Amino acid sequence: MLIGELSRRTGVSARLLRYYEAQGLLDAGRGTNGYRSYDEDAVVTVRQIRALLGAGLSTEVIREVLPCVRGERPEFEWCAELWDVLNGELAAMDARIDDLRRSRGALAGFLTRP
Amino acid sequence: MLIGELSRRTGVSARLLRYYEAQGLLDAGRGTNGYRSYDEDAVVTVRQIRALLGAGLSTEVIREVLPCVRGERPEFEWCAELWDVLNGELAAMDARIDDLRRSRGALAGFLTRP
DNA sequence: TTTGACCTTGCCATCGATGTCAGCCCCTAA
DNA sequence: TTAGGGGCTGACATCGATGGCAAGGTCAAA
Repeated sequence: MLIGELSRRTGVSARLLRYYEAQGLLDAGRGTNGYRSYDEDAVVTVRQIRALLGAGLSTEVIREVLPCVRGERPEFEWCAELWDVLNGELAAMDARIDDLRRSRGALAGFLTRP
Repeated sequence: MLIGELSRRTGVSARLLRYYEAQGLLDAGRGTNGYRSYDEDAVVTVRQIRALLGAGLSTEVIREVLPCVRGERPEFEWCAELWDVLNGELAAMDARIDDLRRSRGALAGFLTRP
């Protein structure tokens, strides 16, 4: 399918689909004219990308994680790398949550102290 | 005092002090030469700005909040506006924390599900 | 008087996902 | 053949706190 259809079917702008490709997240064939052509799997891939972005991962991290998520690696070495990466992200998120909570506490202090 | 001294005494770069002034957070007189001149209060103000920034507020919000924090308004109307603003910020922070927690949960799903 | 430290303004860069626009190519239906 | 709807690339803008640099003015000490 062409980029317009993929955009319509995923709700992601064509601009972003090209961006994901530039970031190495999404593959696209090319027609005899230069048009990108996507197969059905692309719809799934785009949804996975959106989910991972929504989970707060950067495109850089997603680029590492995606081949594992898509099951493109031999089963037995699955997860090892992925697990490390995601665990690192989880730790970073926990840190961010803690920071936010500390900030929230500091801010609440401005409200109650005076 | 000149900007360099204020910078040294607060640990905030001169570049940032000028930025805070441009954002309407920090007042400075001007000497006969164009040099900025600060009074002692500036040290306190800068610390307050840093504390509020550290609490996650934007310079825009701080601009609204600061006159209240500095007690430059009549006592009886104190807090009303400030309270609203800070409470809005607290709610926004709670929302951000919730988002992060949801994201964290989604991410953890990628780890445990397979 | 010269040197050197300090000040001024103004502009550019950062980071990352995303929007938007210009200029041009391709294809199909009327 | 033409109009219109795709698609292509490349470039620029956004947001916000901050860093950094350049060109030039000011002042004090040597």
